[in-house]
Amino acid sequence: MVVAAGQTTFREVCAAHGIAVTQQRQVLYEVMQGMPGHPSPEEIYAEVRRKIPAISLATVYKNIHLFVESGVLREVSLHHGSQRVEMNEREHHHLVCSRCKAIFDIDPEDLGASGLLQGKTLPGGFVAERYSLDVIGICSKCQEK
Amino acid sequence: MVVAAGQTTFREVCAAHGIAVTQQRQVLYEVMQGMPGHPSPEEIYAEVRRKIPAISLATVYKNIHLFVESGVLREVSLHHGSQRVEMNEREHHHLVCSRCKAIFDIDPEDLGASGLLQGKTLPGGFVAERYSLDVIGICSKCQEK
DNA sequence: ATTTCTGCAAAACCTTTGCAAGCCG
DNA sequence: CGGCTTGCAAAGGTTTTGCAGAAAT
Repeated sequence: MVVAAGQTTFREVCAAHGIAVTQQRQVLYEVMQGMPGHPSPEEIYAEVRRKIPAISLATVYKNIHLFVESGVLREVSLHHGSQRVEMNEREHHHLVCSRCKAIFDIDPEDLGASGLLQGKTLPGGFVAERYSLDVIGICSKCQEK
Repeated sequence: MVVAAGQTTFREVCAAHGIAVTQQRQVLYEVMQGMPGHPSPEEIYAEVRRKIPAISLATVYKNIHLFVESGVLREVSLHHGSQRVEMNEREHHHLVCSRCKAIFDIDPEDLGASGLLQGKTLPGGFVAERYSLDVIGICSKCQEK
């Protein structure tokens, strides 16, 4: 019954987004549903291979892109292409454009996010050093296009 | 007087972190202070080359690492090494370990961050789709070491 | 004098692309 | 069938590494 429910959902997802149903996509989708964390393409590949040994890594990448564009998956981090650093000492947050990957700084007050996390105890013995709030959206330049 | 102030600060920074002062590091530091955004290593390299044409990209990378470890620079995103995706539909945030890069999910209520950004108008005509709050720190496993 | 750093070149990733063969609708 | 998808192999981009010579303390 779990399998039947999963299949139905996946065909619905494909129909809703106008993408074709293939063996590979179906298995990819099911495998990812069983991976609760934040897997990398390689980790997904390794898992999918257990069901489709002949699948190619390129196919995994192509379909991850497709799923992200369709909204089936979300990217945990948007700027994985290359490292970005900053010297800005002032506390601030980021507006990140999901199209062009541009990053704009924004003050906490402009977000209504001042004083966040002060004196919070975190689960699992995690010790916080700082936090970073990214607002993901579309910048004005990309909206024009 | 700007130059003198910069040199003093940089020597102080090096002394404070116990790292050696070199030509390359000094110029790197000054150049980055003049780059307000979120530059990539390549962008920093291009800029530094204008002052030290013979500098190597490897040196830029090595010193960016050193500066990040020393706290002179901050990484804008911690998981740029490889893409990470998630299927988790539930609204949640992330605890990210700066040592081992592990990511843990956490509920907004556990952070006191529910209802953030609701009905906010952002500057520059930026249209928000979603937001992502990363708490950066050290996980319990890495604390043990 | 010793330790650390630099520059070079090669290697090690991670991701994308082009293309012929195959599958979906 | 016609178009989209797959697998392969090659290429592209980013980052790391090993090492000999140079610089720093």
